[in-house]
Amino acid sequence: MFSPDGGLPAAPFGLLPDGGPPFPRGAYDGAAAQQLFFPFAAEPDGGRDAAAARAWLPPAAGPPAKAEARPGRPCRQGSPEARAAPPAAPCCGPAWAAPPWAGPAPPAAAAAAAAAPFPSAAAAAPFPAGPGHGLCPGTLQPGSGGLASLGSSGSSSGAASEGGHSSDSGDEDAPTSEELEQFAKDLKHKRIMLGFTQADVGLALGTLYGKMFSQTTICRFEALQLSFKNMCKLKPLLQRWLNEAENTDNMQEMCNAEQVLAQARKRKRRTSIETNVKGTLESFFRKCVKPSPQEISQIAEDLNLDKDVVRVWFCNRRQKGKRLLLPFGNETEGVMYDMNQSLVPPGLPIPVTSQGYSLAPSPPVYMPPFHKAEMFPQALQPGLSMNNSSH
DNA sequence: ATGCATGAGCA
DNA sequence: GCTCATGCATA
Repeated sequence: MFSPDGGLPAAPFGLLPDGGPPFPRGAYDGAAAQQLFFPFAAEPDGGRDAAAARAWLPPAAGPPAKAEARPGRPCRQGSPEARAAPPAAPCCGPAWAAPPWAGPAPPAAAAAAAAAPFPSAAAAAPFPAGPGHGLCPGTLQPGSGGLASLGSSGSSSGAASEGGHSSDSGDEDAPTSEELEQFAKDLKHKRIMLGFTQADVGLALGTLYGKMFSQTTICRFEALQLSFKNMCKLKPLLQRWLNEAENTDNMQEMCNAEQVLAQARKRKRRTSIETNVKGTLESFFRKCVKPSPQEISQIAEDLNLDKDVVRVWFCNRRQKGKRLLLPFGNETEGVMYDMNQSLVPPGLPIPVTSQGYSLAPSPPVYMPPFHKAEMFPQALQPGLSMNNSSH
């Protein structure tokens, strides 16, 4: 019947064909009970969300100054003077501007944005927090946010501190998704005009505000691939950078790449999962976005993958799923993906992310309950090329 | 630009 | 063990 790898039922990625409500109700604030067809045991994952605000990176620890060739880049390597911006609390917990998919959002805000290096944020939980996506069978998660965890936060950590303001104005306070989107475009455009690379910007943030970011993060910001909360947090910094960049000629200093701090820490070699294997994983994911440890082990065994690789793959896949359903982009407005619901609203336009990833794959495939055996067909082709080996 | 990995914070 | 933020490494 259904073999994961074999003809992949191009089902919505990660979307469970559950007959549930087709639409994402407003951000799913409520309980999105999720019915799953999977045999997997439901894992009551508490919907928690972690605010994973991490500690500020030490000024010195930065990405290896890997500069890309850039035409006329205004800045050059300079002295490694360190920036001394004191680490500040990460900001923001702005609320959504009340996009259709999101519930009403309180304008919270970090007004300080522009002022302090790190605007403090509002801890307000704008969104229905909800991480815990109930994924597998039977999990009921109240408040699952389809969005990338926006409101989730809950936490402590870096996230916000407090705040909440009420402003409406826009930018610094509680940017709306439109504003963020516009800003991202602006940033990209101006950055390019000014001759900076994404890496330069990330570096400059470190120089200017003490918190360095990688090219990846800047890239994702511009592509609106970060969670709303994350976008809000970074926006003030980038906004400031942009202002500086536009009005300063000393940008060089901002771009001083620190000496490559060799992050000597050995990082596991990146595993390269073969396409077909990836397809199989996708199939499993469609059936269950959050397999239990046992299931992970089983999958790993069947695919000849390391259990951790499989676990991480699922984690990343879930994260990607959320990211992909970004609210940004009016095009996808209203279309939200909720890990709990895992379904694509029928009839809605196929959401396509900036990466062109189509969220609405194919006709929903009904997945009847099946036995574990069906879940793990033996015909799994173990194909994997782990460059990794040791290390 | 994006896939896989790491780590903090949390439950 | 998960989410989330973030980054190295790579396509």
